[in-house]
Amino acid sequence: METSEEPLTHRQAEILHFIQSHIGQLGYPPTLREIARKMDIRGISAVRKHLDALVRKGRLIRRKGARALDAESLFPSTVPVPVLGRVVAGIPVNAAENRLDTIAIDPSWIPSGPVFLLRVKGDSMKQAAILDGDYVLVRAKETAEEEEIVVAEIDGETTVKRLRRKDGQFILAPENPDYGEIPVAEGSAFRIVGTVCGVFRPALGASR
Amino acid sequence: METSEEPLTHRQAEILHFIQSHIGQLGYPPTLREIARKMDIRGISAVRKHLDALVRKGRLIRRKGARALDAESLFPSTVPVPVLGRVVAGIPVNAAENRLDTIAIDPSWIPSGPVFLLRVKGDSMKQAAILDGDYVLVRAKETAEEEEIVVAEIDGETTVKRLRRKDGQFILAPENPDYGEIPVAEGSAFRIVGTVCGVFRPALGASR
DNA sequence: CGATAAGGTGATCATTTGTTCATCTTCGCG
DNA sequence: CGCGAAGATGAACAAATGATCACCTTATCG
Repeated sequence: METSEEPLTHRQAEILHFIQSHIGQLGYPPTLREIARKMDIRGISAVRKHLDALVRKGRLIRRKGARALDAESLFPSTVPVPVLGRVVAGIPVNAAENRLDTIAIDPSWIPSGPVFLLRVKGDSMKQAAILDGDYVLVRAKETAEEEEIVVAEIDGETTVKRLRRKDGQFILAPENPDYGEIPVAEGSAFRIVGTVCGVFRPALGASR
Repeated sequence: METSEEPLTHRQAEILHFIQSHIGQLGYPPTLREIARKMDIRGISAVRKHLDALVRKGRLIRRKGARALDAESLFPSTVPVPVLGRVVAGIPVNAAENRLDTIAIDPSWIPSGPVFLLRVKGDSMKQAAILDGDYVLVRAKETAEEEEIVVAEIDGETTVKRLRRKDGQFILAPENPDYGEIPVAEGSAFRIVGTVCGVFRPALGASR
């Protein structure tokens, strides 16, 4: 599902790089004349043609107005992921008002599709190397495979557990002998919120 | 060492927020008139005063030219952290050439001082919830306290272990009964590279 | 009461900025 | 050879943009 990467000429790559580095250093894109200056181009229309080519090749977005160049949003250097709440307490995942915070995460660490972060409370998943206070990266979806670690809502409570089948019915299994399995009874209000696809523990040790 | 946070008025905060969100959505800052439109201000000079106030309070950088606003570089939304190598193999930490990759990490997840990421090989720290393939966030420093999880170099090998004192000498203790302690002998080449202050496991489960 | 700061209106003006058009060179390709 | 693409030059021009000035309102503070 990748965008076809049309190859850039050497000059186009140079100009795109200058635009990106200008944004990175100053916080806003350069004007056509600023590009011309740095590229040792006397005329401004040559720059325009290069920008047109970059737009045509999908590497740049141009809008009306001065400095209206966008080279970042095509290939975001970071993805803002919402922190939706703490597990255990019931979380209305779709309610944007419940958003506690937003954390920037590198795109290479994020799977495709809608994701969010949850703060884990308790150590029921200790054996799976998920500790109290960890952030879990959750891919939001309504289904899951057996043996996957899921975020599920059961009887108004939301927990992180491993989804398992036992004696013909689903159970939510902790990864800690001190905790008991949670059977998914027939009549119970049960819903899979998503699958855990990442674990982040940013504050190991004491001092910050 | 924090910059003194001069408080913003409600209106100034609104305008700063609009500028930031404009940059986030379109990739470049708005013009004075675009700000005026969104804020329901008829004149442009009122906007200018607000920008002057934001600059004075250190929340914005302005330069000459259209859209020359920089609201990002004051408070970076992301910190590039180098991935320096895999543990176990000897890692010349100071050699920038050894940089495998760079990952963007949210500043709220990063302690002060120089940090880098290492990819963990093996499961000798399993009980400490650090698994094979995890990235550990390491604060580079030459000293550590007892009971801290450290990255240390001993006899040319680099490992992640818990620093402990036993029988009057330091040992590098694994968190897995299948592995043995590593005594730090008197004559051995031993060096603390840093302390582990974060664990990241981005690829839990199968599909990416 | 007067001073001051925050917020706003309205208009003028020089500059900057992007657009457009004509013309040129070089290079590879059929 | 002719053709087109990439790259560049130069100039004219309309629109957009920020700077600046004068003046207004509403609070707050001493």
